[in-house]
Amino acid sequence: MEFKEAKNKFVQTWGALGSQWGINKTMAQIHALLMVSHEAVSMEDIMEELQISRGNASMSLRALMDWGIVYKEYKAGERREYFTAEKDLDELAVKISRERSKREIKPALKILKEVSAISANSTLEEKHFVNQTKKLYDFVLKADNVLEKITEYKDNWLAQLLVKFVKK
Amino acid sequence: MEFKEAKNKFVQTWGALGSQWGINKTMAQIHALLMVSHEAVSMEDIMEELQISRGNASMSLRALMDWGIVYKEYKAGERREYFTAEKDLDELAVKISRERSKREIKPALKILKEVSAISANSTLEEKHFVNQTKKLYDFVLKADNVLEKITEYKDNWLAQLLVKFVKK
DNA sequence: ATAAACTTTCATTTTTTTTTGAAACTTTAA
DNA sequence: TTAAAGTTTCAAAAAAAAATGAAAGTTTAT
Repeated sequence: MEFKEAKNKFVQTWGALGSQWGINKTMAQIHALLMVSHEAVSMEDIMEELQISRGNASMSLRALMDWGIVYKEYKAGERREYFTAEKDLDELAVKISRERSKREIKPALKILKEVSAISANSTLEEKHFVNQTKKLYDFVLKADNVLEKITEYKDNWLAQLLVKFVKK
Repeated sequence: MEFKEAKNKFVQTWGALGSQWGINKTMAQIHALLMVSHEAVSMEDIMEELQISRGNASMSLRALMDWGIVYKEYKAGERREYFTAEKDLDELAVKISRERSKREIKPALKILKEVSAISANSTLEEKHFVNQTKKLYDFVLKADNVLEKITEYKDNWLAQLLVKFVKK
């Protein structure tokens, strides 16, 4: 396998994976492309390499920047904007965790709290509902806290975590 | 808010969340419904409550059973099949982790290994590619190992993990 | 002030994913 | 065995998500 083929395979795979994880294909592909580029890439080049439209490129880049995992760069004396990806993997994981917590976990917690707060006076069915949703609330809250803690350790949290688990 | 409303809100929310996590809406809704039901539910009832077709119900239930988070139950003297969800949340998390590892992480690792194995003799660009994909391989492998370890502890791994992190 | 170089927006189209429903299949009991 | 009660399958339809591209908007240099 030579370079171009490998690069393409990587970008495609990452794209497919992304769409299973709630990030859309193009976003994941652009991110993949930037991750393995040794220098900043222009929108023009991204469009060219991934064969996507200008609009798509623009919106996907915006979304990636909103996630905080892609940055804009200006080259001295050039009008055109260039893009780079967060390449530090710990940092990347931290940013993705934070963003998903904010977008998905926090709203879910809110709903869980609400629905588990109904007064379950009458039936067994209602009691079970309240019980189960309360448990779920606690569980999700705990999981979210773990994520948050992890993001505080930043550097190399994953290695540390692995060591802890293997030792135990 | 009364029971029916709360239940509906929960099912809808869980459904929406599911689709952000790679499980489709109906699957997540059925799972939610079963989670908060105090007794096994028939396919007929699921169709009725979620207003979905028989085909959809059948396929979604099959998928949930493949994931190992919904079970079939037979009631003595009855032809009809009933369904229950895994209600233990630790167990649920374990099963979901295992399944996602198998379906998504393992195949991704395979590709990463492949593409990082090209001989990067010539350009800086190629060297950067190999370097970055190798790092990614290590990172994903480590993350997958952590998941695996966690699933070995089973009961209450989340609480333990949280304690460790808070203490430190 | 203006025009060139570039980016963003968003209504429309395309693609992908999900759902339907009717036919085929399976199981059980009489 | 057969018919009733139930389940599964899968081609087609519907819905949802993503991508396009042209027009509108910005910015910069002159």
